[in-house]
Amino acid sequence: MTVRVRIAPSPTGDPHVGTAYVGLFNWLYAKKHGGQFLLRIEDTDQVRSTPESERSIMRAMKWLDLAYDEGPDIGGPCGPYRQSERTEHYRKHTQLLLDKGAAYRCFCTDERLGLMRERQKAAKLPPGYDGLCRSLSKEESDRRAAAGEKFVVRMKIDKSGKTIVKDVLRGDIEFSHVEIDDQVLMKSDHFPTYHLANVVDDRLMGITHVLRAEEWISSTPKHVLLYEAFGWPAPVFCHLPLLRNADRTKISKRKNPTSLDWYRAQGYLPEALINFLALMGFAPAEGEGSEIFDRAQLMARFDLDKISLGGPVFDLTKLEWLNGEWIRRLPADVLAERIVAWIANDGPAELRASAPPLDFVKKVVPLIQERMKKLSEWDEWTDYFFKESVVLTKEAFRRAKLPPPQLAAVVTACADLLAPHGEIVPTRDEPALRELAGKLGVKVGDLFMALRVAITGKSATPPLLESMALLGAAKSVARLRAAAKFLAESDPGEL
RNA sequence: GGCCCUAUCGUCCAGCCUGGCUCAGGACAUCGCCCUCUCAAGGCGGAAACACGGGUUCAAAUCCCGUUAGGGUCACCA
Repeated sequence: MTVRVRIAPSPTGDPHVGTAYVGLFNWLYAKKHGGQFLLRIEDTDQVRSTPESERSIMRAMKWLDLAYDEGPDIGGPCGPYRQSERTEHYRKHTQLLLDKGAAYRCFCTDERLGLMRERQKAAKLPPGYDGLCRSLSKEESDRRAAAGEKFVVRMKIDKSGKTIVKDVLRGDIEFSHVEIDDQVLMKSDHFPTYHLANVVDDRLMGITHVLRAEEWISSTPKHVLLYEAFGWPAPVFCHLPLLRNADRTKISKRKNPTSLDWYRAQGYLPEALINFLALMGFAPAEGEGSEIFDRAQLMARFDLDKISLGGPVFDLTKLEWLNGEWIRRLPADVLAERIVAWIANDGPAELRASAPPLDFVKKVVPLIQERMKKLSEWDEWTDYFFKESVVLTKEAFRRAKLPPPQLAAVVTACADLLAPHGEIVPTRDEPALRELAGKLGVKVGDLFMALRVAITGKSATPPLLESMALLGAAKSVARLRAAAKFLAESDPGEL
């Protein structure tokens, strides 16, 4: 039997990091076993589903390279892959359940249901449908439906039994039927609920393994009962732990960035996000060595029983580190291309408007590659290359630890030394500047700090001489002169 | 609250199934040192955990029970 798994997001907002997490494990499992990975859009909530959300989900899956074998945009043998286009299947299967007596129409109004819940709450009874419409005769049910009365279809649960859910990671989980509500299967708009659509589609699409989030565990007995009612074998269930906020609640928008679009806009590499998500679930390394893994390595090491069950706290700090690792591992030219593409597609508007040319980015990349943790840091590391002049502050010069008049003299001396050259040559000019520091009686570090601030406006930058070389001798010298002027006009007592 | 799931350093993960080799290993973060024109990167080192209580056993992080804690779920949302 070939493995068929799926990811079934509902298109009701930004593409969620949890979708990527569950998607990754499904993808790994499918590919490891030579099976298929499908994307099914669960848009049965007519109020909240949007086409934009669906598009952004598919775009995010492509960004992460979690390629699906079948899906709404590429089709496949079990289509359509959008539940809103499969209503005939659900209608037919609901009728089947009705005919078998495994489900019944419920004509209760929202008002009555609301009242019922209030009373249950007041009486401290477990909430759930009270079963009023269970006893309706077939004749009455048919008559009222035919008369156009609004109804939903509910699952008829035999309250005396119990159902065992077999979970790959947790073993048998037992649920007594008294805890299982007569779940709505078909809403009054004749769209199915998740429970029905999910079971029918998984069956019709030949899904063999359901790897989904842990939050589904408590509704799984309903699904198992549905498979039984239809007379179908149930797929293998495997519930994945939920990603958590720092306070250990289920990961949420308010407490964590959850949108995959945000990660892309921040300049995280898809390779790094995937690597990170994998690390949240299992340990590919068996304890030793590197934690950097590409797709092929993950696939080779992945297995369902290696998934750890504790809900992992989503730790952005570690993701940043991993992203830096991946950035450093990229060939310099590739990084340059990624940066240019990121600016063009995801960069802030101002940056897009004055996007640097690829060949210049390629020259800058060697200076920043090991410093950069995210592509979005491009601008803060390199802005001084693109400005006509740099903003100088006394605050920035303070790290050179010399009074302004002396600083001015040092900067001027450096400018004089470099001015005759048409270009800056680090191997020649750096030793010359060191020697100059000795002659002037200042520390080498202080001299370079003074230059650094004069050239870039800040005290933490990529390598100085290389930066000046790229900037060009003329601009460099001009900035030194400007700095000397600024310093000469500063309060002489200022440290 | 009922039901269900989970429980090793601040965080992620290993060890647990097949008890002893573990006064528990790796990674991120953190602290210190080295390297160094800054910032990084890199190297070296430090601090840091088996939730608690009972069993079982010659021996338990590892097996069993309970407690506690955290989480999920109880919709005509998925």
